[in-house]
Amino acid sequence: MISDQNRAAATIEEVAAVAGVSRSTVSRVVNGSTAVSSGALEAVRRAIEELNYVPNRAARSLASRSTMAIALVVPEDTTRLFGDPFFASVVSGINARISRSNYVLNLIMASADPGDKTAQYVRSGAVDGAIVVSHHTSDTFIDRIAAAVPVVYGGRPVRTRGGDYYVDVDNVAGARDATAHLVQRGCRHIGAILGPPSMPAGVDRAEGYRLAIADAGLSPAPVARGDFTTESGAVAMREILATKEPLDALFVASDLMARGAMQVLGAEGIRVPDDVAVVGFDDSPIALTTDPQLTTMRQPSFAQGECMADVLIARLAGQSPAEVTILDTELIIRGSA
Amino acid sequence: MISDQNRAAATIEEVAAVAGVSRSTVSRVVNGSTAVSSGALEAVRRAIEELNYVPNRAARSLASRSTMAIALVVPEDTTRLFGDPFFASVVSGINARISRSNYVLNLIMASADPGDKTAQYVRSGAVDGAIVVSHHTSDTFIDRIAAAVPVVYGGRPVRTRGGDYYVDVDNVAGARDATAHLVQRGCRHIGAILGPPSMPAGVDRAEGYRLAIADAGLSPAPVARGDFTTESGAVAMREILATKEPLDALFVASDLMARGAMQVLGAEGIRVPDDVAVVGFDDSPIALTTDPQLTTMRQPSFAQGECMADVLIARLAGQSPAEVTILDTELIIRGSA
DNA sequence: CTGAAAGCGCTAACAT
DNA sequence: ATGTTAGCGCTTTCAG
Repeated sequence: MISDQNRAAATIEEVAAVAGVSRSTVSRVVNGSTAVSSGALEAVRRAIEELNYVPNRAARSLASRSTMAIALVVPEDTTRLFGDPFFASVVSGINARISRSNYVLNLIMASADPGDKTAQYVRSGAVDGAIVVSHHTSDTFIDRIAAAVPVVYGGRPVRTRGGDYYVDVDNVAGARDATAHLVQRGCRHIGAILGPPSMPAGVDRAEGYRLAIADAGLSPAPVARGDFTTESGAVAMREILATKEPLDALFVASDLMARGAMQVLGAEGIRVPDDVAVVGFDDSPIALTTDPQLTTMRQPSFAQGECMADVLIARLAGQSPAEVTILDTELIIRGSA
Repeated sequence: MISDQNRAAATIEEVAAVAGVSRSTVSRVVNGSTAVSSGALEAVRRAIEELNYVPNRAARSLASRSTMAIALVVPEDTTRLFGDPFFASVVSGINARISRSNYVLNLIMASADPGDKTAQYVRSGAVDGAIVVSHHTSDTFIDRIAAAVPVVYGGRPVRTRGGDYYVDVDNVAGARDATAHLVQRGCRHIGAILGPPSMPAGVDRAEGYRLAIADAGLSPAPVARGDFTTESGAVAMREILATKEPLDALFVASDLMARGAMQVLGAEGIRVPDDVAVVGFDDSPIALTTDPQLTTMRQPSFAQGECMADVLIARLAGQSPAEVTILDTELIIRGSA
């Protein structure tokens, strides 16, 4: 077996010996201190190269009280994490920003956390800070994490106490604009499939829808709720159709739900957009797979991820970034409305 | 701000003081040693509770030379990691097994690794071992990881030196059986869309296909290659059709590629399975979304993940699990063949 | 610019 | 059963 696993890793002491300097000097060059003579610097570099030296993280973090690691906590089961394209782009954005920094990213899947392992991990000093995406009301362990290290949330946290840092998209304005597009199109009976009231995104998009309806002076049309998944969208659609009330347009609070709704519409022989125009929210990849393609509100997920990482890194650097950042959405007009 | 971030975390020393015992005794109860009197045990427990004590990971790992952490390194970009359902279930399986252990899992996305951060991380003693899924020929940093800690691979590693631990599915037998199913169906002109020769799964499934064709004494039919993605399947399908050679069945080395192929077939007005029978590989969720639903070879991805974690944990515990584990596949017959 | 010395918080022999 | 004593490998004053 071609392996170094037996040979113990080189220590700073050994590097110092080979370079003919003290531990401190080695530490200085490793940490990029300028106060090192070029001679010493060169000798140390050679020794590091020769011994294939990598500083021991535990020792370093013990002495410096910093880990240069950031946790990305996802309180979702793997099905959800991997099933929803939204996570893919948020995580990409976070990862992209962290890659450009000196931090490493630890993705932690913390759906059902029996022994409170995730919180324990964070509280044990394993990371300097945490990014939390998809925060649910029931996730109490997040509070314990937030009590231990700086946290940045994706989306407005469930219960905002002062001092919470988060990056969100303008869900109210987005939903309002999306619905307004339906109004401009000449629709008069604009129903909605909204998200869960337990999630801020659900609440805010519902608010935006209501504002737009009020703006237009329209009378109420049937509304149902889902949980952002395709299946729940289909169920909600059937509920709405069952009311038999007039309907010529639909604002749907997520693309996944819009897909579910359109499947039901199609099965019922109701044409989109001729009979019912539909506009979704997210501009996820699946918006391109519906027939017709989905008109939807684009959410800058990748940018949101990058921004979250940015804010956390700034906080860890002792800076004072804005507590809340709101990103704009953009209406993408395709075939469905 | 309701926070403990200012208040320094309690140390073992403080717990010992409150409990009226020595550091060692506290350490013993934390680590579950039996040699502690029930009185001391109770006192320590109370002190831990009171001070909300969580052992410092860095200190612990420095002293014990073990981190109780396992890295899951995925040498893929996020698009691929989140786009391919195969990863979702492998990761689920790994996560499930690790959750049941005392280890924590660190998912590390290591697509383009500029500064060799991932290898450095592992070599810095941050984890006790690593699980590597999706190993490409070009991923040389994996070698540096394997030189530093025990590694278990998902799928046969690109270059097997002795001493490599891996968990794979029986790709040769699977592809052979899948193709044999086509033969049994009465097909005589069985083409194939195979995977990339740079990946063992690509090579092995190609081998299985060839064996089945030989078994049946069939003459060669058109073959093309993709890279396991939907798009590449579509491209390969067009290549095959362009040959104008007779074709009544197709073995496709991944469900994603099969989907791409079926889209092209549909666009050309070629009926599945009447004109061309199609069998895929993976039994990913998308096999249920094609029309007709895809007949495919089920790969036990979740079990594979669990097994990989299992093998690594055994190695870390000083046991000697089997170096290679091969899991069986199972033909799932649906509408496409 | 460089070295010596003192820990960081914990585990692990070694005594008792 | 429990306390004492050394470190683990590194950063960080503090002298010089």
